Amino acid sequence: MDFIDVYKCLCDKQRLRILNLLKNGPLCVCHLIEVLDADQVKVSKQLKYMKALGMVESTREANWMIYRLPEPPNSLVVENLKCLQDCADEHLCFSKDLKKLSQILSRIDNQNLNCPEIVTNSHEFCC
Amino acid sequence: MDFIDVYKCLCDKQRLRILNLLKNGPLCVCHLIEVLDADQVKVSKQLKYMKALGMVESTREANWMIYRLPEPPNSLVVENLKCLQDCADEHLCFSKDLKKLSQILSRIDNQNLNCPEIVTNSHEFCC
DNA sequence: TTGCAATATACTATTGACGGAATATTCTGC
DNA sequence: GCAGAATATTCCGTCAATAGTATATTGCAA
Repeated sequence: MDFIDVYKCLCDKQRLRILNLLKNGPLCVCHLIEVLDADQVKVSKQLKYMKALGMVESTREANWMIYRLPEPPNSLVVENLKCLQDCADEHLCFSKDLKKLSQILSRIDNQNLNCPEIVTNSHEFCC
Repeated sequence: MDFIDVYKCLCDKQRLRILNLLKNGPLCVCHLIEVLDADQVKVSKQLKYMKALGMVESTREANWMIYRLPEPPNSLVVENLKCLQDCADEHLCFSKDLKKLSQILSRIDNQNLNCPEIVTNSHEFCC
């Protein structure tokens, strides 16, 4: 993965928000859509673009596609996502997204809704 | 200056190389062109684009336009330029550029060629 | 004022990314 | 096999960024 590819991925707000959400663990598309409150087709296209850049990976689990950051983590990506978190005060949406995600994930834990097997305990949120 | 604007600037190799060169102090366009071995018009357009994003500033000194990173430095930019330096082994061009620049600047110091008054002693190179 | 050096702009064509709408694919459960 | 859920793809129009070529602007020096 190339510097330029990383920055090409980071230079769009929705992609930044997606990376921010994936930072704590894999997620299926439906969660991303719900947190971002975004159009399914748009998110799917962004994910395809990000995958082409090598910024995310995906695996299928039954009906669901699980997206994750590649292992081992790219240090440039990690550093920039940290910056996002540090600047949370100026850019509220990123922390709001994480809060919303944690609510969704706990709802799943509690009620066992129709959702894929995600290792939800890898999601530790700062807020 | 916005996160997205920063990344929009970073996602092009020539712009990255320009920022890398400006990191140690202001430079006139002719030095950038010489180090990058690039077309004058292209560099001028890139600088205009970067200026519109708020990533560089410029002042005229006689015939020369001096470009610099804005003060105070943007921490996101600083961090990413540091990463560039840390990954010098994988991305040789950035350290090569700095080496080439230091040669040009010392040539000016020694021979007093037709070049603008740049505070060359603010340029401390790692290599 | 003329000429030259340094830099910027205008014009045009091309490419890449994005949005919207419709449709296709893949898997599951019946 | 069929219906439905989750996700992806295709088609098309638009806009932003890039490149190439030509030309304009600015300032200095003679």
